[in-house]
Amino acid sequence: MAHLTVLRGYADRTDPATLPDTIRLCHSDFSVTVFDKYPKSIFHFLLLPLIRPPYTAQDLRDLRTVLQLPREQAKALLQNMRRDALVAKALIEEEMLARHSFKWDIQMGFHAVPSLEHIHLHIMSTDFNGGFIKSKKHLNSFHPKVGFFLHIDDVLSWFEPDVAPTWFAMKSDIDRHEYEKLLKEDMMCPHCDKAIKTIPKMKDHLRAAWNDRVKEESNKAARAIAARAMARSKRKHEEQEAAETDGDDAQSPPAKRVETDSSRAVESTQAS
DNA sequence: GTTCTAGAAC
DNA sequence: GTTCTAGAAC
Repeated sequence: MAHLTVLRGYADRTDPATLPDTIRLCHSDFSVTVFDKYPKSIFHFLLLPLIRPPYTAQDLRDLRTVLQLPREQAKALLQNMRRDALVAKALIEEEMLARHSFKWDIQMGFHAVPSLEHIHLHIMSTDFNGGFIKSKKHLNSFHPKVGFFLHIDDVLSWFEPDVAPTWFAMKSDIDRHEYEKLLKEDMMCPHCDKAIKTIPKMKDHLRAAWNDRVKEESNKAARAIAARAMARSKRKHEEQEAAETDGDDAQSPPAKRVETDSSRAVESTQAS
């Protein structure tokens, strides 16, 4: 069962900078962000708070233990995780532009019932084309609307006094069994809500949706290039006309006259 | 017959 | 978390 604590090994490094680039995306004094070993989307990372005072390894075991901490400590930890996640998100967006020339949505959140020890915030693009969705459980656990994936902003909202559910309610109440039921619900496409029965069909559907998106973005880019070229040539034409009208008032536009004359000449030659 | 899931084992 | 595989589903 040692592999279920692999994340803790990353989080208790004295210096996370020593983790190789194949494992680590980025880090701060507070956290380290690592590649998910089995990515469920094209971009999929885990942000881990480092084991540093005032937090112990046990405090950071999972979201449930974090919510048992004194309210302000728990809130600060989650806020810091969110802050560092936004840095990682910006890096991912840079990479999206470099590799695909467009950006798409990134979701950040926790599994309500995690399988690996040490609290980890998933930071993932929402294409679900990472190659490692192999079961209904996988899809439902990351689906943005099923309820098992707890978005970081929703979790932070539990700390606000007039938003339900409140932190006090949630603290005692992350009910493992209720959440696990969600993983067994019928699968729905995260993009279009279509019900899809089997994993192979879901994977085909998600792949097609991604290919459509890539095509759409490439068309959009082509249209933008064409529109810019059109605007440029229009501007050039207008500049030319302006130069012709106020530049030489004495002469008529020379180009036009020559053109007209020569075409008339051609016409007359052809006519006779 | 093949495809696919779901639960046990790791 | 994944892998493996028996037997359900098609």
